[in-house]
Amino acid sequence: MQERVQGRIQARSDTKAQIQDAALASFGTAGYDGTSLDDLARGLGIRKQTILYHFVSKRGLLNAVVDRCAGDLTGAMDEVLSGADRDWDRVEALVRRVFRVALEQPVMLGLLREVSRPGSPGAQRLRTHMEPMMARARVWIEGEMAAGRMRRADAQLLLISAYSTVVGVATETEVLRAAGIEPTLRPVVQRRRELLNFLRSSLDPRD
Amino acid sequence: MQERVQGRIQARSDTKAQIQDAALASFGTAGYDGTSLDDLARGLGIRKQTILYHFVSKRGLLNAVVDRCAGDLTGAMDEVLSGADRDWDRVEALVRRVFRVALEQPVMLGLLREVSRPGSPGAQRLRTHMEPMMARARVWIEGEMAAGRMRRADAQLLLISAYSTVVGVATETEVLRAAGIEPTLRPVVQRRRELLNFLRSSLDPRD
DNA sequence: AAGGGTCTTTACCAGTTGGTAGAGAGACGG
DNA sequence: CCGTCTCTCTACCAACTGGTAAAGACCCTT
Repeated sequence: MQERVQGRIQARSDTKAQIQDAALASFGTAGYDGTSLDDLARGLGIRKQTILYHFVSKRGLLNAVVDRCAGDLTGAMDEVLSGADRDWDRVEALVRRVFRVALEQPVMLGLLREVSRPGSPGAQRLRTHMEPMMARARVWIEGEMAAGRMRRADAQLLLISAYSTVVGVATETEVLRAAGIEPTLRPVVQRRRELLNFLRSSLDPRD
Repeated sequence: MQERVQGRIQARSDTKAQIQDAALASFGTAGYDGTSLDDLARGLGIRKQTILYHFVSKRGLLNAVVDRCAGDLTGAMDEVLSGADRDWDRVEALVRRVFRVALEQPVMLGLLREVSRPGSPGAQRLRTHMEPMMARARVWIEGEMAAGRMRRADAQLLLISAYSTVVGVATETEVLRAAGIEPTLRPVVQRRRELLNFLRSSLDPRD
């Protein structure tokens, strides 16, 4: 009301993005049910109805937030998949890239955690993003196996194991914070190393 | 109303315990905010006010549930700590015992997950249970280290790593379920093995 | 200057939330 | 038979929930 007198063209995208940012943080920390649109709006200095104008409903807001995060993630993965790395190097690059995103945007981990719970309103939405990504990865891996560039293994189980490791990092970060320990990079890096070791011993033919 | 005409002495503990069981399940799956006392009561065929009679408030109910679970866990750990196992064997027995409790009462894992989130209403309560337990374990481990029966390592970091592994199992089980995979023992057993390997390589002097 | 589009607001609503007050039912000891 | 204790109920409430309707403010185009 005070400073928003500025030009509308800037404010247009601004407000919407700000709402999304605040929602991401709140959903990730307080949870979906624990987030009220009034509180969210109050925190931004706007009215709840402004939120409902940009995102039709609370559920729509959650979906938008999930979509954006999933977009960030798939975008990062696409970069790697269209890169020069091949065979095992590509797997390693993929893991490192995903962990980098997670580390750079820690709020995303909170949302991932919230939305991973089955029965969560966002679980279904997340699934629609994850499933094609997982299927694609699975096809690629199985192709590599068939071509003899990777050792034979249960690709699906491997992928799920990798996925749950990432979600596990989300949980771990918060457990650490709850234990009063300032979240550092160390445990995350350790998890990444463990995951890479696991994948290497399962897939790398040079092993 | 129909069958509860039976003697009151039985009903007394019965109702309270049933409320606690249902609350444990609901808090663990739908979350604290996602659980309404009305729904909870309806599921039990009683009125919400009956719940509020036995547990003063919703928060009180959560605390009671957390207390009971923490009691189960500390009780199990006490059994091991007063048992015959020594040195490394005791560590292994402890891990196996905790995992056994988690496997036998999977609903507890859901609650643990919900309540591990910092900012969750139950986080504080959980902490009051966990902190003395952790402190006690730490003192013991450091004593063993000083006596040369275990290799020197950062005891606190080790404990937190172990703790977050258990919480990770809670998350993983739900991720698997969300992925459409019937939760089996396998990943849990694998996590236990990984944890034991990690602890052994950190602590066991015979290694 | 006027009309239309975009955005944010005020006003309002029905349903649900956790919680309080108090009555009624049954068991038990006197 | 009566009072008391334990338990569960009905009745009610203020606060808050997500959501609707519509008016006002601002910009751009004509």
